[in-house]
Amino acid sequence: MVAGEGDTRAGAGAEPRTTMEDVAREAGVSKGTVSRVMNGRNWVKPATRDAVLEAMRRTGFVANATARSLAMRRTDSVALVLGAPATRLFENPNYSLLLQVITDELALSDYSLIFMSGARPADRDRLARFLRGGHVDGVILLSAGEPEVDELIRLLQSQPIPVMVSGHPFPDGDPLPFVAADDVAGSVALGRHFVDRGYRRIGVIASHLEAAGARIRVSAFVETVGARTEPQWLVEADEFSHDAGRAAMLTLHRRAEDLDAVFAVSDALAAGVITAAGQLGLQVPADLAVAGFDDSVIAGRTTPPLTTVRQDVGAVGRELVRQLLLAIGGAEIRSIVLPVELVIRDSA
Amino acid sequence: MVAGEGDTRAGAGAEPRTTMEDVAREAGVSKGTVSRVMNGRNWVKPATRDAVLEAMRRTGFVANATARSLAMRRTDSVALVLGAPATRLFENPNYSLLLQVITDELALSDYSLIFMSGARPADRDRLARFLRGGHVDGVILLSAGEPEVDELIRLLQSQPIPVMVSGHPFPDGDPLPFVAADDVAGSVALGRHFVDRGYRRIGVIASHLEAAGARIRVSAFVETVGARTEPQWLVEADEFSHDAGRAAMLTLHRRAEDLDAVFAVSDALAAGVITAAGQLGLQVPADLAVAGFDDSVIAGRTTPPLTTVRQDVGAVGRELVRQLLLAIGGAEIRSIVLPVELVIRDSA
DNA sequence: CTGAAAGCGCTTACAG
DNA sequence: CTGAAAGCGCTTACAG
Repeated sequence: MVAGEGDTRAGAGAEPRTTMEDVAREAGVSKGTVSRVMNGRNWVKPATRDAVLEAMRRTGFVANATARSLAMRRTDSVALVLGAPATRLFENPNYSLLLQVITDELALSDYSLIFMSGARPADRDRLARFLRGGHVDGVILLSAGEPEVDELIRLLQSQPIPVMVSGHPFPDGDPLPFVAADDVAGSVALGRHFVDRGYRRIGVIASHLEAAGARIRVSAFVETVGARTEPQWLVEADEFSHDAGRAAMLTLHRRAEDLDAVFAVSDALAAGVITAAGQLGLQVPADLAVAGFDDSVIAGRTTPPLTTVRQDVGAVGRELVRQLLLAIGGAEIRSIVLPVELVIRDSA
Repeated sequence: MVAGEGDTRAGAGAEPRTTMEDVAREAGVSKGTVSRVMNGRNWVKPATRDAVLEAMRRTGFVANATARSLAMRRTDSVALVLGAPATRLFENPNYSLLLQVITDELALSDYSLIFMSGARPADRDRLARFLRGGHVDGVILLSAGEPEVDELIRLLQSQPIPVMVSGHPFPDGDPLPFVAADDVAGSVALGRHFVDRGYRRIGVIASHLEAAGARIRVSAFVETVGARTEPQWLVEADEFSHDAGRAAMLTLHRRAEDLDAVFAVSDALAAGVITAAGQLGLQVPADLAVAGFDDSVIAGRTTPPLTTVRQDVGAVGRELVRQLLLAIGGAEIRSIVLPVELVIRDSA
């Protein structure tokens, strides 16, 4: 009823949001006190506390995020930077899941996720300015390990905000902290399984071998099965898709007709291998054993269902967020490698 | 050299970012002048302008986004709300593309995208508080038209920030402005094509019929082909996937052995239909014509390639952003229906 | 326990 | 053309 009323300046139709000032007036206290009941620290006498809460309810007050950020020097938001085009990344259903899990986990701590592309040079320029602009408190980098990501990594290293990388560890040294599933252990387990089953002529179908993740899987597997595979039995598919897997298998079959097993570095590829086997008149696993990697949704849907390596994508997402928030809080940042699980189904 | 130096309070290791104050001092002008050269309005004498720019370069100054937002009462960011779980939405590759396009288009205007889940009740509570908190200037709702989205729509309607809905128009009235491809025209065109080709026993494979989009496609198509289809020749697949399409086709074949054509409401489903046809020993299109919808990447990769309806996903994304930014600027908001194109390949 | 005041880092009339 | 000052809406020592 005092000041600030009757104000009818232009204002593009936006009714003035209720502010802390309003709540304070309603409750008959100072802004400081309203602030104190909001963020719970410092003691406030129960009676005034209730009065303030009641005033907040009546006015439907929600604190302005921007003002809060400015005062507290934190944005309560983190950037999710994609190291590859979304269209490519989300071909792998595990990445959609990861996105979902990260969003949910951040929501639990009332953090927002700002989605950013980082694949192209122009994206990186924007990102650099964005980070300097103080838009976010931390960064999660989602990459499938493609080599162009190196530049992104250098950029992220050269700035002060905490960063957490999702995906495959770095071949040489650890430029940034990461969370990843244990690809080596997974490939070794799968290799042992192949050996145990007595397969002796083993093909390998990979894709994007320039990416650290795929390379690691292949090399760990190949080392494990030793002489049971040969260099020319490795075929690189165009992409991580069913069709690419099918095509690669046909190529592989032309090179070596009598393989008894194939390891594909992703489930989508493996599904394509099974399709190709059908076309070639080969029974899976009797004539040709097939294994994939990821245990994504498709693994359970092929006929026969796929033997594969399960990564706990949920755990990766949660750790990614947990570690990042800890780091934002000032804690030492740590890299984490999560265990994987060999899932034996009927295909191998 | 004057005030503000020697300040060594706790401060968790964060070196103080350079502020407008610093630039002003460097350039020997006031903060106001620095601000004026930054946002280009108002005249500044070229000489002082250059001095300021030089000072900005020397100090590597980038304006703090939060302070800017508070002063200007705008956040330069918009929320992308997903009406369905990311894992489900991104099964359709068109949605990854849409996400990419929206991000890019916003980047051109220096807006950020805040990614939010809106599928579950808890998400909606957060969203409501988020919007009241003034985190964003506008909202884009991505939905595949599932009915649970109604609540989300009510929520979005009852708040003052501009909203733009991607996807299918609303069956009754237009509660919110939207951008969508012309599903009706697409289905009609495809129906006519089937009629022209002389198909007389036409099956339909749909999915998620509770969603407006799918329903619209089916009904427009069915109306167009008239007596050439029958109610029991409509099968609903579990989801928009290759395997679900294959399974649905097998079901359909059991119900009616002598169909000569099938329309599937998405390319993924149609791809599955082709696979099933192979298993049933049917040649496509000689024994069974098959058409899809979306012209997503898979349409060109099937054997034979799919006849389908192309939606310009890029245009949808760009219009979505364009209209939203206009609305944020105060302009009248408009719904937009974008033309589609019948793409005739070999499958039908 | 609580109020008054200063501060977060910008923008923007208002004078000059 | 440019400076000084007030303001954006919060938080947080500092007194009391």
